[in-house]
Amino acid sequence: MAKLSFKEQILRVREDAIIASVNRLLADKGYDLMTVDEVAAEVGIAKASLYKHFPSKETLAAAAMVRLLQRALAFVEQQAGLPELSAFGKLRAVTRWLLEIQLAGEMPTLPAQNSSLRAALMADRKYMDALMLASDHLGHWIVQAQTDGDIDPQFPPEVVLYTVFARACDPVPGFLKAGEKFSDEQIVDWVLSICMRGLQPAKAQNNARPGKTLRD
Amino acid sequence: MAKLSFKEQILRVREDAIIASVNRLLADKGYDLMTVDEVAAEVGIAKASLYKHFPSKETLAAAAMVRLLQRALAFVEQQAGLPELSAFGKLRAVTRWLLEIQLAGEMPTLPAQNSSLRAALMADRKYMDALMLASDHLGHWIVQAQTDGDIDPQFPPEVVLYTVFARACDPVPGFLKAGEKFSDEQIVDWVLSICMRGLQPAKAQNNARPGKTLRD
DNA sequence: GTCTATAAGAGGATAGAC
DNA sequence: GTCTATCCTCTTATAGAC
Repeated sequence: MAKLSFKEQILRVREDAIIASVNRLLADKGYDLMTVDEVAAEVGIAKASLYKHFPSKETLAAAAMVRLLQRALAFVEQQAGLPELSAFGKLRAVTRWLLEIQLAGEMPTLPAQNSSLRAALMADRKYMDALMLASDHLGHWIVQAQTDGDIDPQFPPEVVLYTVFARACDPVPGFLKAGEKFSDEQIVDWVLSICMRGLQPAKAQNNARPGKTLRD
Repeated sequence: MAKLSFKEQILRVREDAIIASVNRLLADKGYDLMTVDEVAAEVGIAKASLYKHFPSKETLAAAAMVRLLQRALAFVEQQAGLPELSAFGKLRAVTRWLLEIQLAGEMPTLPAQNSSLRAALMADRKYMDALMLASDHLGHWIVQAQTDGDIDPQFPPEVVLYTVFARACDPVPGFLKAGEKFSDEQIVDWVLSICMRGLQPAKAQNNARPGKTLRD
């Protein structure tokens, strides 16, 4: 029994290494340009061995997405445990997290069109569960922020949610980083500022809510 | 002479048809998933014939991008001829145009990572010329809008320019359209509103320009 | 310039020995 | 589970007849 558990540990470590490589390559080149040969080479094992762990390129990508979503969910739930932070502040923190992950080159990106891949993801329990949980949190914060007067109530929560999610694949940070004129922190601040400001009510941006002061 | 010109016309019409198909397919599936076979099939000619017109898949994509950029430049220059419209209004019009083109499925998209493809584009005079001209116009409007108090001067013009450009590949409109809950006009209005509002100064959003008082 | 047919090669996936 | 060697499909690109 101990031997089995040990083997399982080794297996787990190796698969973590694989997923990390896939994550990096997905962030770097995207799904279509990432080849299984590259993954195998980077991990340092033969391609056939790789296929013993993950039966297809799609499951490989799905595993990376699951890992990302679980990281995201962990962050979201951490924010949920901060009662002194406003709903808007939590949304801002999550948006910032997405931008930081992306700018750090850790954001795996999948083609929006590949429906076969999307089907594989939708069939993955762990992926969908994490996605649902995270979306639920964000959805509640959005509604709360709207009643707080921090987000314009004219926008359907769906629109706000997608706007936040879209920061994960916003090309602006990458362009600015490629220009080598600004620091990563500066870039994140600007893009985050533009994004959040766009969601706020038009006429009464900095009005304090009854009790809470000094946000932003 | 007349015969040659006639032949040239036919050639031109055929190549326009090819580029239109490429444009549609690029908008639909993206560069990597678009195959030359598909293009040939959609145009209704053999693949070998296609290669007589365009020597590679890359030049095919480049031609579609040139066409798009020239359409964009035409729109930009049309806006430039409207003296009664503010610089901010022109930027808004261009941003709206990008969103409409994208939502209409006419926005060809290239992978941001494929450097070989990017090199081919950078080597194309017509592409670069149109890009430069359009960027110049937008750049001037951005600076003007900042002195007008319509765009927050804390943002470098570069940041504003990329934020506008990025609407061309914003995934939010597509997500909302897929939900089938909102009209295209409604979607464009929301996304445009969020984008432009994000660029405006934080504290004095709806102040008319001529005499700006209102807090700061 | 258009076609049919095919080369050339990349890349996902597998066979079978160890 | 790991390896080497291979299969097979898809895709870009070209040859050569008309």
